[in-house]
Amino acid sequence: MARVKLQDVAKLAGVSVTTVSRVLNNRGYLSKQTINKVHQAMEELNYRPNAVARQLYKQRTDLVGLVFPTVNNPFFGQLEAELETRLYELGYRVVMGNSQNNPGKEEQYLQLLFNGQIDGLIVGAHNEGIEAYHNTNLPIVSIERIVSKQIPVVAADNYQGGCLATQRLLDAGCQHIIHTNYPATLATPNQERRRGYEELMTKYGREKLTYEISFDLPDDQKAAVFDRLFAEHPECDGIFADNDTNARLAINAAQKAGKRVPEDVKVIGYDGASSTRLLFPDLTTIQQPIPEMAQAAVDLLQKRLAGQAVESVTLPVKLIPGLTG
Amino acid sequence: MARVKLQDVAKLAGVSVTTVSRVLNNRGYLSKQTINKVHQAMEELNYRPNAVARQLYKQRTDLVGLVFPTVNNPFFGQLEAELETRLYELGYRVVMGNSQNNPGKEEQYLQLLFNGQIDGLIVGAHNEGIEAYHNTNLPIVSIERIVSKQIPVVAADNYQGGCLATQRLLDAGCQHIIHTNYPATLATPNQERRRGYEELMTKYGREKLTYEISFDLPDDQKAAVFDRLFAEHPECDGIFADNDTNARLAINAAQKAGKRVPEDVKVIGYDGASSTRLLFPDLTTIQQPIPEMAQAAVDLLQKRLAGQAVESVTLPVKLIPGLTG
DNA sequence: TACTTTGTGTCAACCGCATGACATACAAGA
DNA sequence: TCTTGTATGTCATGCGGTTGACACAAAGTA
Repeated sequence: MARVKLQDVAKLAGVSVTTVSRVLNNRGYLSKQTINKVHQAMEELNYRPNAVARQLYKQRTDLVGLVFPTVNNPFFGQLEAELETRLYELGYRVVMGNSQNNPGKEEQYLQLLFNGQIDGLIVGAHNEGIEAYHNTNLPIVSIERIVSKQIPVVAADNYQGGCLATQRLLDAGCQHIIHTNYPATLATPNQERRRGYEELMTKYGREKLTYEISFDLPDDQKAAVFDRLFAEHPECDGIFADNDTNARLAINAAQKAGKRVPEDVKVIGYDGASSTRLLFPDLTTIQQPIPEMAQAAVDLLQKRLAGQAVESVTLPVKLIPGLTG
Repeated sequence: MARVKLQDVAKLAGVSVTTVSRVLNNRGYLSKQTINKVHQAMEELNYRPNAVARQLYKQRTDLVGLVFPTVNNPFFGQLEAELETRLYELGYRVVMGNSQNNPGKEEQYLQLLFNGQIDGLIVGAHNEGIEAYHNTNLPIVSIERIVSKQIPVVAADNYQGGCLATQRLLDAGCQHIIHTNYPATLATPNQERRRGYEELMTKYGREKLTYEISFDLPDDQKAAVFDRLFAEHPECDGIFADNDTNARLAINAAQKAGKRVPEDVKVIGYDGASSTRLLFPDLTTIQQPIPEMAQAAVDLLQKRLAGQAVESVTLPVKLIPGLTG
């Protein structure tokens, strides 16, 4: 059973292929009668226009790639869901790529763009030194990652977030606040959180200390970092974690070390994704405006696809008070 | 700057288009010299073969659709991440569709299959009455959902899960155990959990009661159901929730109603996804073997794509003891 | 009547690549 | 010398749909 094609429809309807195509694309002059005949024939044959053939001619696939470390994470999960919803409504379908633990993968997804297999790309992955990004006018938008000068970034106000969290811990009387973040070598707006933290610590005359935890580490190794943290710094009475799952690990480690949260150690997380809020509502955290970030990224991508110049966007964050810090 | 195509490469390399195609696809006889010439020309022009043109000829896109309610959920997030990882290694890219709160969407994604835009589909969405599923030999696999007789299902052993959870609550001395599940009208293997619960309750001479909670409900409305539950049944001392987020909501509602967990009410959840375990490690839950389920689904889909007949698969679940029940 | 609008057909080219058929040329081996 | 293998080229066709150019006829309008 070979695929039904335009020809078959045309033959059954007793019209020319061109006419069927006209009906399909609503071009030129058409009588109600032929329109009906054609529709009837399409129905009878259960005709579906071949999308790939159309894509070849149109030079667009209406597919957008999303490349993030992993969708199995409250923040990226929510972000990608929000992105998909919005892109769907604009007529785009979404190709999902999880680049975590596979350095080549991000570049592979980038190739889809050069292949013509996708029209645009939204990236939040953080593999460094991918040459192909350094091209002007690529229809790419990044979220919370700096990939190249030519690519606009959507970010929440990380500096503000760093200040909010640190200030709250200071106000609560914490003397020895430790921060966790990505390795400083990684170019991400995330580092601004660290800057906020460090500036405030300096201003208050406190010693600043950041433990670096790579995002791609397996959970048990991340947990080990926190165990080490409390072993090396038993005086620590405040933790500003760079994301909510790390905050959770910090709390686990603190309790394991015989400390009460928040009495002995206060912990503040980061992200405030919906499923984290649901599962761990007591966590004090800095919430990123995930729906707005998704919207901004989609807006930028649309403009980019239309060939317009765009600027990076920064959105405000919000402190959500909880019981942990 | 029009796209570089085969012709351009051929011209620069001083060979015929056919020869370039031969190099690209490694067909026929080729001298090292021409291979080098061609590669050099491709490099110089930064040539990328057009994927869509290839797809049109090959009649395949190496794209697989994933349609689930939402990726913004610990269970589906992990599942889709596992699926993507495995499919990627087989050379497939993944199109993600979140069908929650949009009944037409699932069918739209199904159309991609008939369009020729994707080669196969893995579905876990639960919109009912989609005609197009009732077609034989479609390259579709479903996970934890019954969509039609012809489509193989990958499921965890829900009956076993229902029994494990109920038995644990009974053993702990609970007298009034309430279960939550999807509406009974929804055809999903999920209903087997209910069967396990009900059979055991009957066997022990207890009254069985299931509160029906649609998955698509917003969280606050789900929470309201649990508030109602404790209002209507203050005697309730055990909850077997059909997923972990509902378990969390049950715990919240219980505490709001002045009950201690687990002293007054014991709560057991379902799913045991990795991020849930991380954020809420104290929750007692029935864990589904998500990686194995993903693997099974991919295996089935591969066979299906190869035109082989396949059988549904059921995998065992595991009780993870925690502090809540 | 002459002109315009409407409705449909034919034909060809194109989107970019793959491939089969066939021809040609040169080398090595029987 | 005749075959066989190696190395390319030309040509045409197909994948399925879109589009422009052009022709032609019928109906409406000036």
